[in-house]
Amino acid sequence: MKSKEISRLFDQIADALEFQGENQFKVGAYRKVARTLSEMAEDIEVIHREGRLREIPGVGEGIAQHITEYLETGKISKYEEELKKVPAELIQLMDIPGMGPKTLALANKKLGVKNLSDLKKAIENGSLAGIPGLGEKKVGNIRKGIARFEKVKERIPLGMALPLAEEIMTGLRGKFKITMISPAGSLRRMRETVGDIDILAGSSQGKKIVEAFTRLPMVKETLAAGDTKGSIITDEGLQVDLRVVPEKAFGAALQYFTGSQAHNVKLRGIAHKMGIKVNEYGVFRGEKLIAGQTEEGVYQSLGMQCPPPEMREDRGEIELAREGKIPRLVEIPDIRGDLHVHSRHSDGSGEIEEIAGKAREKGYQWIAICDHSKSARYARGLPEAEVLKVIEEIEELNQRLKGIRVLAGAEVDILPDGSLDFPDRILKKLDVVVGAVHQGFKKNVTGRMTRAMDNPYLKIIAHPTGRLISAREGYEIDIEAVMEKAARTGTALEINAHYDRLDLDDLNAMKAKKAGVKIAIGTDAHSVRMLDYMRLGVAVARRGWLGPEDIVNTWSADKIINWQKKQ
DNA sequence: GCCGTTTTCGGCCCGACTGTTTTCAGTCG
Repeated sequence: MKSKEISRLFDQIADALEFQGENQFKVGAYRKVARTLSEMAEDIEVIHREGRLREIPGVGEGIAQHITEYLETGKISKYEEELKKVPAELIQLMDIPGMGPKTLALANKKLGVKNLSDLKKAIENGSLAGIPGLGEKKVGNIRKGIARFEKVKERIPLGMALPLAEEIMTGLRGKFKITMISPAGSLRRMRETVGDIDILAGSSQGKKIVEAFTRLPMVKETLAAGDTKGSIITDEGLQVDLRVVPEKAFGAALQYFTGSQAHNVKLRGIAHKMGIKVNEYGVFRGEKLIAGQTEEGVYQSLGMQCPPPEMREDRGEIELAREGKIPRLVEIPDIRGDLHVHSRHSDGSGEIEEIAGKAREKGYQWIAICDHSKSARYARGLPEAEVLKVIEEIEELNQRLKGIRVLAGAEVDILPDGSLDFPDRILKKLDVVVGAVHQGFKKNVTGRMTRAMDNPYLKIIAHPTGRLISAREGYEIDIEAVMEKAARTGTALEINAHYDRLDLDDLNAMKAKKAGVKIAIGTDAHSVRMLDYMRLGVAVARRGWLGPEDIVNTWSADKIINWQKKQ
């Protein structure tokens, strides 16, 4: 995507300008457009061709020219100029925690620091600490910052961060009677990965709570500990920030620290024009507090609905909230069943009966067992005769079990020629057929998937892009073409809820809805415990602005079976 | 560099913590 590349260049221009002490709002202008471009669904070349560049928020005359130049010549002269003044190697040093543009400029000007090894030398021989304005402690912090910088700061998956946040909150609740405590930041917005964990508490005992926080068992290092704010590194190397605010300001603080930053900047801009100030202690008209106890109150005071945290990315939700048009998003209680679960018959670990029991416990009405098909040998895929036995087992279980219905499904491989791994005579016996590409990730995946959708038995495409958050980009695929075909054939696309997949992701889920495609959420659980990943899948759907009407999991078992049987 | 139901000029979100200041700058989120 060209918009991603342009976004990267703008970010680097922003870095270079910042280093040179350029006006922070000019820097911000580049950053804002970089962010918009990086998540834009529409093709930038189409926008350019239709003369609509200036309609992109934050794109004015100058930036429009840069974009045009890139699309016509493949480069941006402004970028080349800035890079000549400030080499990339130098810019990169700003990523060191504690090292901002000012400090770096000082080190560069006074000591000629040009790269990481220069910087290390300046620290070791004491010359950095000798610069006026810097001192031993500051240099000590930069030294620690370098250690973290070199460790390749990785973002951690939501599915790992959530339990850790819950553990920390439980630890604090055990020591204090805190009723108001919540995750904030990207964790509360349920982004697929988070860089750190933000936790907010409402209490008058800030200092004590921060102290207790820094003494929790998982704390390896304390970065900061004040009266209202603490910051620690866990033994796994993850940063956790805690803020404590008075109870009467909890709503305002929750709004504030949930972000996103872009959402808040826009919100505060609106408040400003209304003569209102919003900060983490409340909403103020002059000196007078007009809201702050609850988040709803904060938004209400600005004449808006309160958008769910998952929507707060400045993707148009503020405009909707002002018009009172925030959609009803899908919620966990809407989910009647899981559409992608493996049992011990292929590569899962649970007995079907055990899985059904857990599904009932979760309040589901049904659960679809979808073991692998025969070509998926690495996953102990089932030959036809075995599938028939599993179907029989499920029929017998359904006679016996109360309060839950098991659907006999399969995760059928989409083969290199686009055909399915089971013949129609098997497929027609199943309650739900999920198709998936498990091999040949670079071999005409778009063509194979669209051809597979010509088979009327195929109802769901599992993990449609094949990406793994920690490991790989995914298939070479034209996802728009897949969505278009899915809409035409009535095939659903999956949000795979495994924490390392979350595939489709939020933006693709949003795109799918616009294309008229239904979404199926499947945990891809290989053990009973993994059925809990449903909350991650629902989170992605909510981040994609999907409602219960978009999600197949909200249907009854009969409706799903009818869907499968109807060709 | 962008933007306009206050403005085509003069704003642009806002506060905590740290360290080095003797009243505040830099960094971070």
